[in-house]
Amino acid sequence: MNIGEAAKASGVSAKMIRYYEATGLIPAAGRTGSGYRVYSGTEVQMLRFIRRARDLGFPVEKIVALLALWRDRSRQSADVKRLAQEQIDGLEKKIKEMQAMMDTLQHLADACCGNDRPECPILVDLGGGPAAGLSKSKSAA
Amino acid sequence: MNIGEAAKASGVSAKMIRYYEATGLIPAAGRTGSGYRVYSGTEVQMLRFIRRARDLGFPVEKIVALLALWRDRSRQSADVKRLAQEQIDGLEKKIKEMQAMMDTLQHLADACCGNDRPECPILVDLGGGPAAGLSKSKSAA
DNA sequence: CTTGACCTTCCCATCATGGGAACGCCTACT
DNA sequence: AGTAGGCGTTCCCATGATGGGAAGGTCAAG
Repeated sequence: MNIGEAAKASGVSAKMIRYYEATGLIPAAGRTGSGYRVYSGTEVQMLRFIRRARDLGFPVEKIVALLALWRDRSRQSADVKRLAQEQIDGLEKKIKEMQAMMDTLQHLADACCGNDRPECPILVDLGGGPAAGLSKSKSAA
Repeated sequence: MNIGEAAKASGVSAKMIRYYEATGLIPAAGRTGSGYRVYSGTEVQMLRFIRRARDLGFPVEKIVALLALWRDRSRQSADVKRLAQEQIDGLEKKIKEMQAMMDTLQHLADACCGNDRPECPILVDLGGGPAAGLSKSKSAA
């Protein structure tokens, strides 16, 4: 199987397959006499694993560990679960951050008339915001 | 005011101030005879605007537009509101994506014993997952 | 034997940010 | 006045995962 076929079968682009190989996430594929990479079903399965893990937001660095556990038949499921929980915690943190941004923005947008007048609470917030303190306290030049 | 002081006063690192100048987000600062950048209160205010907008997740590209509206005294608040709404929509989309990832992961993690045994539904999902179809259908070599 | 689709490597860009080197400047203290 | 160390400058590199594209080799079908 060529890299293009492996890409279609795995859902990972040929570009990324080469990248994963270059960075050591996957072992170097075999080559034909003319230099073409060759893939077997096993390797496609590994690529699909990677793809799925990426879809769940795992960074490649963590996928290294996941792949190691996947291959290790004497693994302990606790190790897998811990990695998953770390990922869940990281996602939750980012979601909360973004939710806070969104809430603030929604609040500001709700207060903005959104008409042809220049007055805008959004710009007021951005410009003079909550962290003022540079106007008269110190010499500003 | 030197760049270091402007950085402290605005919450934007000196590194980023130079970057914003290089990319044209902010106009080039004045210079002393020896080449040091000089900042006034007005410029610090602009930097704080940028900082605040970044904290709300706006990409620098959008901040260009926000700054333009901020400076434009004949702006229409509808334009500001539209930018904010786009940002809200983008955040909402990303939050939903991450929430979906998190839900899936939580589901899998809940099903994993997390003990010293190798069996693990998380790895089963990643490895054989929902998109099977390479086992017997086509010649895999 | 040609054509077109595929492969190879290499370089560049993203987006915002930090690290660090090499070197110059400014201030305060001795 | 000299010097130390703290700050400034520019330039290069790295991140993380991905895509784009150029230049050139290969393969299979007509």
